[in-house]
Amino acid sequence: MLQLQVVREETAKVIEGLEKRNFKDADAMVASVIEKDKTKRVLQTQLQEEEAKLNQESKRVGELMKAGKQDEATTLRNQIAIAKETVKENTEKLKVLERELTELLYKIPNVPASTVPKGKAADDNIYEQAIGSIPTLAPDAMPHWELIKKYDIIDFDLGIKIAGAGFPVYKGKGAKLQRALINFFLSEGDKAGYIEMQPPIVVNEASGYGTGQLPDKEGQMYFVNEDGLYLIPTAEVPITNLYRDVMVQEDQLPIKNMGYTPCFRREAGSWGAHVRGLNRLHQFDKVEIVQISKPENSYELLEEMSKHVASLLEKLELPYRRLLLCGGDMGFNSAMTYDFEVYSAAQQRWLEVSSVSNFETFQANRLKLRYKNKEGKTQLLHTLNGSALALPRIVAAILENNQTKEGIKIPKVLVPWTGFEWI
RNA sequence: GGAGAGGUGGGUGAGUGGCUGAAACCAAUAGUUUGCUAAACUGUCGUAGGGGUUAAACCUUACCGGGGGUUCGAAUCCCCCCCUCUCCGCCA
Repeated sequence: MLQLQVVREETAKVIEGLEKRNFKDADAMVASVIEKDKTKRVLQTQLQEEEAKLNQESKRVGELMKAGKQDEATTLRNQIAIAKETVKENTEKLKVLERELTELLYKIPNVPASTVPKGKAADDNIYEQAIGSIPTLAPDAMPHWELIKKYDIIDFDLGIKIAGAGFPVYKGKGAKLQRALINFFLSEGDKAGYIEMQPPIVVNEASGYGTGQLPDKEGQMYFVNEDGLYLIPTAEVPITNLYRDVMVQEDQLPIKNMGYTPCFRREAGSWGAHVRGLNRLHQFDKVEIVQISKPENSYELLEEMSKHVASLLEKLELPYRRLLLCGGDMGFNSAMTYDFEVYSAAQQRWLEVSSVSNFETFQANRLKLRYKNKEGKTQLLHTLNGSALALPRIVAAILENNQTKEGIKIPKVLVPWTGFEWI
């Protein structure tokens, strides 16, 4: 959620930023926030004066009683009773205004960083030079959904039987490959200084609001009605929420956490032609990296995280490219996002495997995640996160790109973790 | 699932109707002393708002888990809810 103060004081900049992400009615939306805020403040000032008077008079009643002036005290008490009615009414009005104001703010996405390009959709993203060589496959090369059948390593039908579409069962070497990737990613993260966390994979409502999945993406999360819990769509949610309502000591910054979790996504309405096999699932595994930083160096850390992701892809010997998302393609909460895509040679498609974002204070504002700076002033921190990495599409690319007549060759870095070189 | 205890500032923790936005201690911070480090001493120090100021000063409101209520006045009394802990039961 944007800070009200920022909307109020840097209105033009906010509108300009929102237009960059093609947010419709940016102008009107911001205008209504400002107007409502103004109305609220007028009422608030008035109410506070009334309350101040009331407080004084109450004190006076006590003094009069102590002095034994019962009659005066009673008269004053009756006066107070009348004034209280107005205060009560205005308190109600103020509450309504505050609620409306928050609801408006919830609907406004983050303001993109100045370097984020304007744009509507994927075409307007800035694609950087691809790194790594795209393999030339034999004419009879198979897409991964055929390979997994041929080698019997992932079974979609079994998943359908016990859960439903989008819940694959990994078998034998398929399961071991999953475990190897998770271990590899965690071990690399560890070397890069990230503290591993194993959080719950369900979260409460407050956590959903904290990182901004709620109310924006209500229908995209699985919900356990009985207990009011959401299955996490990403480890970002529990890990970032570890720091909800926290006042961080300055010398602990930046905080670097990571976690492996399964991720659950309903993907309501997004099932289509391009989602065969592992391309889109309801449940998948991911290692997520999270950083919490002082405002002044969050963009440095974004680059650092991006480099970490790139190094993983290079070690896995997968051809990839980085892109800077344009305003229109960025997530609701983000101020700047890099996506990483891997080339999956049999599908001849680029697949998104990581998204690294700086949220600036957008999440911290809701989370009340702050620190005291050197001047002793309390300040919101910046939150960042990135996938490092999401497994299924990595698996798809490894299977497709490394297929040979002899079988599928496992990337060298993974062999210590898989215990085998070929599938 | 049953019974009990409890939720107070960055932390520990005192506080049962007005003198309490809250003792004390710790942490933090500024300074004094000491050759350095350490220690000691002194000062400052909750959060979010509103008004006000060039900026301060200053004035003011709300907040002691959340929501209602009683009262002229509530951290303190009453009701509901949430959460945590302990014991019993069940159990990986």
